[in-house]
Amino acid sequence: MKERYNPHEIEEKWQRKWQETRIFQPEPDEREKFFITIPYPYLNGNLHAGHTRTFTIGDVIARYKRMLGCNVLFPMGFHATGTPIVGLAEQIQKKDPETIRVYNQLHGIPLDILKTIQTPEQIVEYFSKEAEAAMKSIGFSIDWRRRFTTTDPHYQKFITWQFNLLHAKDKVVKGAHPVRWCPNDQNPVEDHDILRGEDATIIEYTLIKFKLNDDILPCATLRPETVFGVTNLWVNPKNHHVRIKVNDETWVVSKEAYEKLKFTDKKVEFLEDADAGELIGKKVKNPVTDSLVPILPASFVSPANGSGIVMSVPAHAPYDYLALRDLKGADLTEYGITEDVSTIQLISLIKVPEYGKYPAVDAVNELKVKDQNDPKAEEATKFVYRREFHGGVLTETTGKYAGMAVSKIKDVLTHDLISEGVADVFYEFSEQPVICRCGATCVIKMVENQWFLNYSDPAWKALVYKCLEMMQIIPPELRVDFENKVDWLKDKACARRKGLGTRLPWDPEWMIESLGDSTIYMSYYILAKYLDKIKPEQLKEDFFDYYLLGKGAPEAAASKTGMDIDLIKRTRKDFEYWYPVDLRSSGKDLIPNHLLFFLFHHVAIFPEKYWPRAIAINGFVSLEGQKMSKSKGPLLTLKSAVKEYGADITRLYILSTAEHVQDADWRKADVDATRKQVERFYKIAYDIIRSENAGGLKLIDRWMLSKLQYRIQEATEALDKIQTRRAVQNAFYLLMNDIKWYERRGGGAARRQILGTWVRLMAPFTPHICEEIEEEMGGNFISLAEFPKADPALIDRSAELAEEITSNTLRDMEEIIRLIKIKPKRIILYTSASWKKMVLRKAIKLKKENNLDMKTLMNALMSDPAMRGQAKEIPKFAQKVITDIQGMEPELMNSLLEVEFDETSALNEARDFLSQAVGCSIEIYSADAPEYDPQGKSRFASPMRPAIYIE
RNA sequence: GCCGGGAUGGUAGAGCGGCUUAAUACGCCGGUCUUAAAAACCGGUGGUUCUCAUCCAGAAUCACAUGGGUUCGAAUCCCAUUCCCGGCGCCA
Repeated sequence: MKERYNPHEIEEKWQRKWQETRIFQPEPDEREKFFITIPYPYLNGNLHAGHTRTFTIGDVIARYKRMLGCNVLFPMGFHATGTPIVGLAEQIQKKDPETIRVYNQLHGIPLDILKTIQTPEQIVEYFSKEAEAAMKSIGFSIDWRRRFTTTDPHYQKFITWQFNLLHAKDKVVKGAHPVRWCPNDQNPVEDHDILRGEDATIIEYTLIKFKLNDDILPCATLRPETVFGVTNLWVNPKNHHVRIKVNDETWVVSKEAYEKLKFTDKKVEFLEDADAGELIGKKVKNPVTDSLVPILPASFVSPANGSGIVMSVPAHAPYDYLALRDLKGADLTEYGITEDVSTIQLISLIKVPEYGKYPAVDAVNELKVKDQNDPKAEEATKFVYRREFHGGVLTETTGKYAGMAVSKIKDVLTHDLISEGVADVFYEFSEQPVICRCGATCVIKMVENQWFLNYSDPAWKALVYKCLEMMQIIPPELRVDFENKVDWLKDKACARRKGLGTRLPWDPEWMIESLGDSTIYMSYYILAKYLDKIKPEQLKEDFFDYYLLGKGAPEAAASKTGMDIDLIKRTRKDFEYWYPVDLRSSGKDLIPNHLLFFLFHHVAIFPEKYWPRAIAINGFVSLEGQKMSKSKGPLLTLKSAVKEYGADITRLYILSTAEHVQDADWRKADVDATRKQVERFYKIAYDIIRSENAGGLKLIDRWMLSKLQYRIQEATEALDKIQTRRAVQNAFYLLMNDIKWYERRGGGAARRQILGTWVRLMAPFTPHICEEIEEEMGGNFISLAEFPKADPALIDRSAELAEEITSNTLRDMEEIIRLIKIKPKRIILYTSASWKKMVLRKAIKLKKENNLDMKTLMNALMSDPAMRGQAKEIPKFAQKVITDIQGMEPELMNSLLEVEFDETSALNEARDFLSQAVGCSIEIYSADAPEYDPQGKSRFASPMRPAIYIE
């Protein structure tokens, strides 16, 4: 150990030693095992501060558990399947300037190297090496023998087995799903392909088929229940309509709707143009109620929305009511309408507490909306919609649906109407238009014959709920989140046409989507260290069935695969030892996707005893308040952070700056402060190791040891809950403050003991510097040492009280000196008279009995003959004590009550220190019998607060 | 729009019914040390009003997004509003 702290030198030294001695390469043994995994990183860039946080938290837990005596398996792999790496390769090949800039400047790749990573394979190779080096440089205790990449042939066999199994269990089914589609590029568009409308989501409308003779007039709605209240349809006479063939039916829709329908899964054929005039005035049949309603003209109907034909529910839709009102007195004879439309009777179908029978009418009146072109109509619509959705209940008008909540009806009703053949589903963007980078307007296209993981299956979900119930979710508040997300999860398309990955074994035109192939790979780590002895083609179904499920006989698997039978048996034994995953620790972005799929696949494939035990979540990392971005910057790579600060400082900072799901902000000024603190830690250790160990334990040593126990307790509790910030606060910063006081007070005898414990307490967070110090103290690998346990026997409440009174007294003396602005020659301290202590104790007792008031206290005191002597002074003091106690910590109360504590001797023990601190001599007397008290100050002394007289 | 999370001092961030005029850290101010600087160490660090000044100043009052409420008592619980952040999927 050198005098000056050189992080890089120390860190390289210990990383080398760890590697040479293979202390992080566990094998099954008799100890309790702990299997921790972190989602492997995706290899389209270098590891950044976000990874640093997630992985460091994992490493701290791995190291902590190891020090608690667990056999810890902490493996790591790399994720390469999917499209982004392929996309990146294309960009690099094209020499796209933005890509070159981002990867050169943000990811720190030298230009000459960037030129050599042109293909997806080269990219994977390069970034996996960089990532491994980065993770080693920050000191993660990973077992690198188990490393793999998801594009490895061995891994593909594993995925093949998994998907065959899911297919056999009917977990993978065929279906169709809507995607954002660019008709010009003939391709689905991803977020970064979109020029405008990036926030648009796909909304599912219900299309209700009104009948006009043989034609169908479909009306798109988000509120299919309102079909029961339709009084008419709306058509905008200005719009261009067409008559088209949709499957076997003839539809009339707006021209724009026809364009959109072409991309759905329906067969669409143009027949002829249709004039709005030929529609208006006709009567159509409501397919749900069978009533006949007229088609009327309205200007608010947009051809781009839905089908361009709108059903009118004036009782519940302000626009409809307004449009109807606007027609009052209008001459509609040109459409052949002679009746007075204002006599049309509104039909109410929802009862809602805030409104009367016709909510739309109430809302229009309330907001004083003029007509259908008034912007306030939009607002009224929102109000009605929100209130009806949340508090509305369907009335008798809706027949068998009466009594149902509006918020629950949509799915049920849509489903019923579709099965009756009177409705359909129609997808629409939430925002329009959505423009592709090529300039074309995007549409929604149904991708057909798509493979899905049918996560919506209630039976499957039930197992996941059960699994969640048995799991620990950290922090616990997120449990609800997980449950909600499981509830909302729909079927997920699990195959696609392009990208890296494994082909669907039974339909090889499709590539297995990259989130689907990352669900049970934790089990693959156990096998991964044996792969050098196995050829990919040997990894047949029989092998995986035995290895992962214990199915079949190892002999059969051996003869089928040609693998060594002992090896087969061993892999299964290893699996049985290590599985399940004890903790999966991850960033919060993976909750609604990966972590959910992780659970779904585990419950589908493994028996209950192999289901995951715990998930821990952490937040993101920003840079100086700015959100990090891999593709736009700013970006801080793990490599550059370690290069600048060293591993331990980087680790300590990222762990201590935020807790759990909170986002951490990386701020240079704060990292610099952390650096100083770590340097100080090093210096304190260096000095202590070189100092003499003086004499027996004094009061201050006992105080320090006592404090230490609290810090251990807190840090342990925090680590058990994966609260790294709290753990670091206690194990490092607060303890450092204690030690500063201890040193200032001239503590010595416990120094080595304290340091020995401190180093072990800090080892999970800053392992390198701790190894270095431990080595200097003559210890072995601290990474394998035992984590400190709080020893209740070392908790010394009288020492704590002694320090409390010492520091109180010092602070008071300094305060007075400052106030009177003289240089003191002599200070006399008077500790409290003993009767005051008795008053205080009595008061505390009463307080604990919840019985503290002036009268009770006085009665109790005056009944004691010993108190009679002070009868005059007691009431005033008792009054003060009562108020003081209100704000007293229960801990201190207990100590004052239970601990025999002599203030005079405590202050005497601290006298040299106090006298040095104020720069003059100090005398200490008890107020019971002061030898010198010229101004009678001793009567001001109260317990824990000596009186002070300064000359 | 819907769902979830949040809003605390100059900053980050604890606290989540009475210890809170608000932990801890950073920043800032003052001091010790030093030839000097840095480092280190020590101390201070919301507003207003009144009283007082060698007893640790005292008291009142307003401050934890805004406005209401519950309570003997609210940063903490409830309601409403405003603003921020994330998710709303085929993207890892």
